[in-house]
Amino acid sequence: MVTYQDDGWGVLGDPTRRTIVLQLAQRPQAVVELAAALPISRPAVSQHLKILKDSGLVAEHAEGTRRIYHLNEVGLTALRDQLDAFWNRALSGYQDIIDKSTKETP
Amino acid sequence: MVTYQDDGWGVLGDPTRRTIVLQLAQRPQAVVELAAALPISRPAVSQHLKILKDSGLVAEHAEGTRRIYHLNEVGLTALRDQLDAFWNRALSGYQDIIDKSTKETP
DNA sequence: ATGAACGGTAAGAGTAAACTTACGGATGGT
DNA sequence: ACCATCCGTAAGTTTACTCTTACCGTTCAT
Repeated sequence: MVTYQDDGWGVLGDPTRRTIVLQLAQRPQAVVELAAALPISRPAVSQHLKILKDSGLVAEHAEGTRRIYHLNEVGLTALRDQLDAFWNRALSGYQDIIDKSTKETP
Repeated sequence: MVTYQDDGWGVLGDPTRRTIVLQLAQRPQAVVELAAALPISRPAVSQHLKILKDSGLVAEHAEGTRRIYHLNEVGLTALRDQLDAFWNRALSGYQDIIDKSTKETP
């Protein structure tokens, strides 16, 4: 009863789309490259990319006949903030661990 | 092709389950109470609770005929850590904002 | 100009998730 | 003992997501 458009969770609920995001985190890539790294057809990748683009998580630009997709920082951080808001509410009873993200990545 | 059992995202991908978690964050509640606050039938709530319980996000204990559900801190933080791992990888190109969670909740 | 590579979209099939109603078991009160 | 409340599960329906194949437009090279 709730399309993934309605909330941010659903967009990344699909493991293929998460894989695409992680792929693009390494470097911007064309559709053909993404499809080669995935076990699904190229049109299926295009459909996932459309969803990711519509939700503002990725963007693309043309390079010849290729469309180079890359992450959209604004959309990604916005979604992460949205999820953080959920976690803060969900874990409000356990205040201690909310700040566990003081990870100074050594 | 991926049941929500396979990963943590799917479990909270359903907005009803997120609402249940937020409800339980306020206080432990019986099934009947949760169902009263939701637009779906009581059995549907039971089914969601089963999924949440199987994934370790909630637990319950009996009180007379009632089953009082409450959050499971261990499972919740484990899932949040899992999501954090994704975000760290996805946003690794934007190191600055990864530590934005230095929020000392004023 | 012709052909090839790239990619978006339409149409349709298959599958899984989420809901409902119906039923049965367990506990507690009278 | 009997009835009411609470709740889990089974069965079945509906919805919507994901995928595939097929087709078409665009861009570049020869």
